Amino acid sequence: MNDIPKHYNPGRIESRWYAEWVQKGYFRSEPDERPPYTMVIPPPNVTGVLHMGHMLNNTIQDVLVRRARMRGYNACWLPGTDHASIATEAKVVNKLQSEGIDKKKITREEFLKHAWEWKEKHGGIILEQLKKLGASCDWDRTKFTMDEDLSDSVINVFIDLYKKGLIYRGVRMVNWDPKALTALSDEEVVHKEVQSKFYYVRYQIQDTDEYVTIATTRPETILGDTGICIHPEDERYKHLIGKKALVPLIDRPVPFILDEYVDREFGTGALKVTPAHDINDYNLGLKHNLPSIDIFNDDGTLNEKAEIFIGEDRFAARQKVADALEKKGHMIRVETITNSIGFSERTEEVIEPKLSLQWFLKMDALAEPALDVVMDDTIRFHPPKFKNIYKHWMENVRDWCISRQLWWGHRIPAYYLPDGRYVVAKNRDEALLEAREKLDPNLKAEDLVQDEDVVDTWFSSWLWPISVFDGINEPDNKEIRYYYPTNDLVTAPEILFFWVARMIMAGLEFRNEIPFKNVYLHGIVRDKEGRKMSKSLGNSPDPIQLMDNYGADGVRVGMLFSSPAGNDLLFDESLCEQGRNFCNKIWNAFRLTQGWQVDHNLDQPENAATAIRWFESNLNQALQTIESHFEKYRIADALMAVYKLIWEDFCSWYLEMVKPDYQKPIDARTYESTMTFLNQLLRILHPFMPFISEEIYQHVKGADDAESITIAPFPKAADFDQKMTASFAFAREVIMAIRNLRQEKNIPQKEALTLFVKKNNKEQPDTTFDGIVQKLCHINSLEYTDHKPEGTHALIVRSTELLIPLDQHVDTEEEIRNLEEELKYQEGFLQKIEKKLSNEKFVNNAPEKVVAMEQKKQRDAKSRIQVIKSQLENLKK
RNA sequence: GGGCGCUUAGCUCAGUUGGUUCAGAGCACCUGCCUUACAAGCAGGGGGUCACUAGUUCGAAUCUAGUAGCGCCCA
Repeated sequence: MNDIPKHYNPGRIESRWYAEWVQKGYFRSEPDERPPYTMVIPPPNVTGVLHMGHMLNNTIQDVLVRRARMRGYNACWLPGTDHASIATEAKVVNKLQSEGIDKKKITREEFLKHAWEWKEKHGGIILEQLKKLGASCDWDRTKFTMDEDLSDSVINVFIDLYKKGLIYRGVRMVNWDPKALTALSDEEVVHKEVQSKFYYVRYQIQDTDEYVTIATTRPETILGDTGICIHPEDERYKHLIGKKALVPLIDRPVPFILDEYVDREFGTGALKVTPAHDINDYNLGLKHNLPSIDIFNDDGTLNEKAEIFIGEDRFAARQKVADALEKKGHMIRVETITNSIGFSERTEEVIEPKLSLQWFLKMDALAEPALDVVMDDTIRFHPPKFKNIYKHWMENVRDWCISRQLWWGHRIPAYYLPDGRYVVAKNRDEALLEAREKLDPNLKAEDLVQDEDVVDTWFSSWLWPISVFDGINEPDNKEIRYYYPTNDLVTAPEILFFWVARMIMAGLEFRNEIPFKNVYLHGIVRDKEGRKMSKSLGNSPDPIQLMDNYGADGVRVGMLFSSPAGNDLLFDESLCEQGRNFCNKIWNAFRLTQGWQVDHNLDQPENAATAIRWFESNLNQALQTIESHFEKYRIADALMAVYKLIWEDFCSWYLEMVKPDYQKPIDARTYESTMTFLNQLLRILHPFMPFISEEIYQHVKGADDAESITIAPFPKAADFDQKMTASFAFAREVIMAIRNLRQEKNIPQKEALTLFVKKNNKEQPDTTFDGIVQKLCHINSLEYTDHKPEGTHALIVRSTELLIPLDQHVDTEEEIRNLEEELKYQEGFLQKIEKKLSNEKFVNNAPEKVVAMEQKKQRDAKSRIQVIKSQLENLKK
């Protein structure tokens, strides 16, 4: 028929169109008089590779931004990457190690040179991969968190907050990663339940032969014990008040303290207190003035303060201490318990609580307004259930430890004098000026030493929506004024606090304005058993391979199909297959229309005219549904509505209605209308499936249409003819009833049928779709009648009887059985309604509308019952 | 231990302020078709005590309380 291939082949088409779009600059954005639609990408790790989570995240963003672009907004989707301090530094350290280079033996400058080389080599791979997905970012605006202007923003903000008194330096218990040798924020620590040993150790009471037994999971920390805590009302230990216990192995005398913090039921009810190595003990120590003895080096080995086993790793030391306790008879017994241990999210190392001098950002004042704008829906979360979670966190927020003992990142702009005092300034020159003025007029530049640490990566990401438009350094520039606040942010709930909350704080603090209006939170991509996708499980498909197999359009659809907002997505490759099949369906609908011969002399058949009027109404109705889904950020539902509109309404119904007989030509008017519909459907589809929609659009677009679908206007929902859609709904029931009959009676489609239609209850026939019923059901004669002709089989649709002569196929007995069953159901139904209507309370209390509805149901049921009864009478004659 | 949320068809999920034949969708499943756009397809079909219990109400998947199971966050 034509030379269009039977199967859609996405490969070449996709890469060709993407190159074309970029070359024509369709994704470029510059401020102009149109309203802006702005979105910043959640920057992926610069050295990362695309995983399924990115696929979902960026597919959703692309749907939103493409739709906005087609709706006439000046759409700007700004891409970029994050320097990911700890992850990237870990990778570089490992790489250097494999080359025999030890980070400790090279200078900061040398290390950074290696790190930048690594970044140049691996950086941006992920952005290239996003292009394959079809992401319509403005690539000319690509940013990196360590670009010069973004770095300046970070430093300026640090100085600003320091001057406002919000940044301070202090000793705190931090989460220490002994492998990465850095502090971590609470959010970077993952707690896991693990099997541990619970050691029962006896401590001698000083100057007596008595002992007290204490249970601990970390016997090595007894070397840092400075007290023993008991409950003030614990009768078992009352006699010990005022005495001292001797720490085993080192015989350090430590006092007993009383505190209700102790759980008398847990362990032995006596608690060893190690203020330097446990957050709760630290607080107890503060309260009771116990000294802190830090027995660990930064790398987790014991230091000289431990007195014994100096230089041993903490885990080796644990065993050695246990052995020594055993040997000296101090070990009473060992149990197994399950407890929660913190691990570093990045290095998987067991976190060591450690006292350390760090930089902190005060959170209270920043958190308060950031909470308000979410609670009052100035910023809307989708789905809104995350408001609660956000609230809980914001009300219990703790100061943010922003320093990291790393080199890769933004170096803290604090400069120390030889005596330890310091100034915070933009650079060494300014620091010197300030230090001379305030601290010591004789100071020389070389006396100043800059802080060795960098700030937490999130301390740059929280500025992202501002800093990408240079709104920190140049608060009044044209771009920030045009693009900020951004419209939508699409991200995962797991970084709601790390990132989203802090961006809101930064927006309000530095621009006095929210950073975005809507936050769409999508779930985590899991495998179909619900497990998180991970490298170690090997359960994550390679996104690039998936796109090669199913096409980017197919994978996009597959991702979106089962991703209602906020729910985790149980990814199944068969969903991509479904997406690919959808492409093929659309492709073949197009193929069908291209096979038609258009005859300009042909009149338009009535059926086609009716079909066109119906589809027009149906299209507008569907558009309204789709718009409402988008407004509620129900992207999966919007896609499903598009899927059904195209597959069922357009392909299965409309095309079958207008399709000319085999090898017959089509009239020009019907052909034009069909092409117009297809054109509109492709536009509606485009945000979801950019490639196939462009490919076909190029064949069906008219002379006045935009040269690319990416910039073609998105169809607007118009009012629709409800009478038309209602007529069709009835015709559809008729068609399905007849098809069902054919199937049951095994009557092939080729065999033409005769149809008599008997309207009951004085209903007027609606003949709008009669011709179409004839066409789709292969009916050669349709007549209205007021009696049942001999030898016809009766079908009932609503209260209309469809009477079909069947000759050999008629089975009266069966028909009677079916009717009696239907009668029973209808009578039961009627009874239920009449019971309701005879209930005075219902009639009095229910809204009028509801009562009227029930009355209508009653009338309908009654008339149906009448029809069935009269049919039964006929049959039984 | 504290907080939040979930439980609807075999699976994944919709179901807005309680009321339309409200019990839905997609997939899966079953039956019949290689019918001339598409077997990556067409046509038809079955399937749920809305976790359980009690209550509020004329009326409950929807509201309240309790029970069971599951998940997430925090400690």
